[in-house]
Amino acid sequence: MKKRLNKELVIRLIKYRRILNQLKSLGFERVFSNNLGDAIGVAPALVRKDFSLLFLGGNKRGGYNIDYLSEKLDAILGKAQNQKIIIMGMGKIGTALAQYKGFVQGGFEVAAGFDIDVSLPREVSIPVLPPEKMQDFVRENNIRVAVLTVPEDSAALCVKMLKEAGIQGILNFTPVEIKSTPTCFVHNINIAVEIENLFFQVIKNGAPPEDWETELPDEEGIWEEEEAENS
Amino acid sequence: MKKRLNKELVIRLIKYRRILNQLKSLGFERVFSNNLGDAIGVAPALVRKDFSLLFLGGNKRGGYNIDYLSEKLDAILGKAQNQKIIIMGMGKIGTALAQYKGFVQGGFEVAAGFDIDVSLPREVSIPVLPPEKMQDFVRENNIRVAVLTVPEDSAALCVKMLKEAGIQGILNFTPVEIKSTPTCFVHNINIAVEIENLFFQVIKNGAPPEDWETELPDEEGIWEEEEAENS
DNA sequence: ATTATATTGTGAAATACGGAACAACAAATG
DNA sequence: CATTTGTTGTTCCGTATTTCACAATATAAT
Repeated sequence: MKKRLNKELVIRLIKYRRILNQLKSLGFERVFSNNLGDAIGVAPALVRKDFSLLFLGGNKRGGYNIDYLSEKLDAILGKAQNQKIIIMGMGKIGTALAQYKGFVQGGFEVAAGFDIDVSLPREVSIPVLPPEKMQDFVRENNIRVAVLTVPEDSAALCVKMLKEAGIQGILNFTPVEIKSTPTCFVHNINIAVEIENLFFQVIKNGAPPEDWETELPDEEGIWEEEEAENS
Repeated sequence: MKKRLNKELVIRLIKYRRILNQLKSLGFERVFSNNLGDAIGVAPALVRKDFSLLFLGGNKRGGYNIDYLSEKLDAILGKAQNQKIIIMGMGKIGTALAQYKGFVQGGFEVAAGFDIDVSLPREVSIPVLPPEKMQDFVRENNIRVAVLTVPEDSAALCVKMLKEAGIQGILNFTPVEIKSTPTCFVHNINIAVEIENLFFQVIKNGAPPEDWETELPDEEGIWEEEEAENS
């Protein structure tokens, strides 16, 4: 039987590791599934199942050993230490991300930013280069992941350039939906859509999180009755 | 009756509407399920199913009428015009978001930003106020949605304040995982986790440089290729 | 008018995924 | 040592969601 390591699971693993490191630095040695579940917002059973799936064992009464888990997660996820990324588009958001402390804490280093206008004052410590230099930079520094924060109009072209340069992962903040390819994994974050989604959830009443029900225009709907129980 | 609109579906609907508006402004009148599917990165069948579920009909050969779809989606999603939001934490990212053009295009208005340090030069056109004034501001201006861009340490406290002020939706850029409640819907965007995830996908995909060796119990073949996918 | 063709609409199958329940068992207790 | 207790490991189950496959059918072509 083949288990599939789906994207959500990977994200959970990354979050587990985050929490484990925090706990470790606080001097804890053991942790229970419900602690981890609370911390990352999932059910304890799911935590156990995740670990079970990965053959990460705990102690039948003493919970999980933090060092052990942390080590194993590093082995599974890879230690993302001193990984270099670039930022394509040094506008407001790109510049802000260039100084984002979470990158340093996460073991990432922003190696350079690229922008058409190199002369703008940005007060960043990384080099800001023109886009033409991106491809060489990527190859010379063996960059594999890029953050895309250019204006919507330039998005498609930049993606093309990034892919040609050999970039294998893109975090896209552009409103343009970019598709992953076998050689380039893309994650789209569409801030305006997120906000719009929030407003939808909010407007349509008090906003239950996962379980959400909406009434459609009655004229259209011949909805069958279905009373829902709220968890 | 009530039909369950899950979060992913809502997001797709929002994206459909986005695309439809763009097509409309380009002068198109009709659109096919595969066009929309391509545009937002899902299968055509899913597009049809979504519309079918919402009783949005197309033409057996002529595709869907853009104006009609767009209208109906507005009715379902609500026209999010001139909705006001606030930004909690006017650091680099918060300040950048305060000027984010996508908000204006999406019909959102950043009404104010809040930060402990009001005196920093930020070159933004919105008022920047101290956190103590947030609750009054929210009540007086009937704000329902907030963006959270404070340092990790302050996150929990700020969430408490926001919830007490009556905020019903939070877009959280903090690394702290915040849970939704029945009265407050939260969406977490953890940039460092996203980057880490990208690195994992990239490394998994091949050409591992250094220490990346899967030394997991490979007996069963845990890793099965996951097709690249957008979010 | 007839035929061809493209596209929708949808029931059924496939998948994925989390939750609940509970047996197994290590540690604690006395 | 026996008993209690608490936590893991795992199986089963229900359900939500996506894809498949194809019938239905509107439009176009001749």
